[in-house]
Amino acid sequence: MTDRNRREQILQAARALFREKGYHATTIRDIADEAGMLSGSLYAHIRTKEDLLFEITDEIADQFLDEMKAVAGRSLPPDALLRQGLAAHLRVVSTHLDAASVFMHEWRGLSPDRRRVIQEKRDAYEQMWAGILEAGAAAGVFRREGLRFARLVVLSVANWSYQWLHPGGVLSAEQLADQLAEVLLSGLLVPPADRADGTA
Amino acid sequence: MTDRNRREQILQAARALFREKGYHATTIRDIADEAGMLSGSLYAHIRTKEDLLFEITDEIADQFLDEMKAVAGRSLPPDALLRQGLAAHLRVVSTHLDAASVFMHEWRGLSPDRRRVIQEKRDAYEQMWAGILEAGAAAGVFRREGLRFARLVVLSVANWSYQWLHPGGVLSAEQLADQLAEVLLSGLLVPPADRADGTA
DNA sequence: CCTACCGATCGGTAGG
DNA sequence: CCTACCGATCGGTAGG
Repeated sequence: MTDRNRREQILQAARALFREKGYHATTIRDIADEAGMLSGSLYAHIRTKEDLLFEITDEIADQFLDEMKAVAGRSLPPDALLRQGLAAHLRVVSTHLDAASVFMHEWRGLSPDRRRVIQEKRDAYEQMWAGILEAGAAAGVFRREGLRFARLVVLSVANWSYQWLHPGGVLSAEQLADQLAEVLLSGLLVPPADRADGTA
Repeated sequence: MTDRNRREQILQAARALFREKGYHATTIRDIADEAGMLSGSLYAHIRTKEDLLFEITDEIADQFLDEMKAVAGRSLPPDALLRQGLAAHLRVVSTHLDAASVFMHEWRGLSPDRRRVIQEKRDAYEQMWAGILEAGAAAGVFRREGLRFARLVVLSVANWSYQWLHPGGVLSAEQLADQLAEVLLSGLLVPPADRADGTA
């Protein structure tokens, strides 16, 4: 097995363990065990435990950014961008559930410097969402009032998804995104004109 | 100072530290420091570190449940229940931000038995939300299709709020709830009939 | 990648 | 609530 493969194996073990037990509750011996070696041997492949955490979070942050950049670059109506942005997010989460959970949960374990790197990528990601919503409002498709709160709602749905998403589910990320986008776009209320009792 | 007060002081230190650094990264010495004593002395007041975590999470779980029970007991239109449920949730989070963050983040540190206790309360809480949405659909006020996803969206907004809510903010929990409920109820889209360009 | 180990720190206790 | 401490375990290293 190549060094690169071995390292990826270690990373994979760390992702699963950091997600399951948390970064601080996971020991270097847990990771070595899972990778089939002794704890001392791990240091032929890594420098520190924190390096593993950084590599995991930085890599998935880039994936979120790359996917969202691809979506934002399409010239599509705002509601289609919302659907596709949500689908992209859910796709990344469901195909990298361990890493996504670690990204959302364990960044506090990073040193201040590295935490800042991750925070900047997170900010950039949120700004791309803000851009999609702003463009929708500019086009007259999304409501202007409450746009700030709309952003909060969309980001909540995206950021919370790692908590309930199961990669083995019946619905695909795209199908889930469509359903969630429908709720976000149209709201919970039955339009007054359609109500059975005729109230408006 | 009474024993009860001293204990509450210790709990308060633990809440803040568990939120800031996480349960496993917080040492018994950190907590003792913050409470103004030595680590050994802490054990005159507590049995184990995990007891602190359980007490913190169990107490805030009860607060969420109590507040939501009070809301669900009111006979009000479904949309008003949604607003008030959201307001109740945000009020608990903003007045107990440390505990709410620990509740959302640190339950993995609990033993299986105690984790189950917390999980059950969390399930009960989610069921109360499901009840509010179901009643709204039964009354013909909320859309039937996608109700499952509407629940997911509402819970995402509620459960993610500890990440952005600042107790010192300009808007009250009630004002924030009103704005968020507006987005949830009416959606992001400008109604077709109202569009500037007349498209529908 | 293993053997053998290190200093530091952990949660917790005994005796006062 | 302090002094003084315990065994266990932590992340990491030296030498092969």
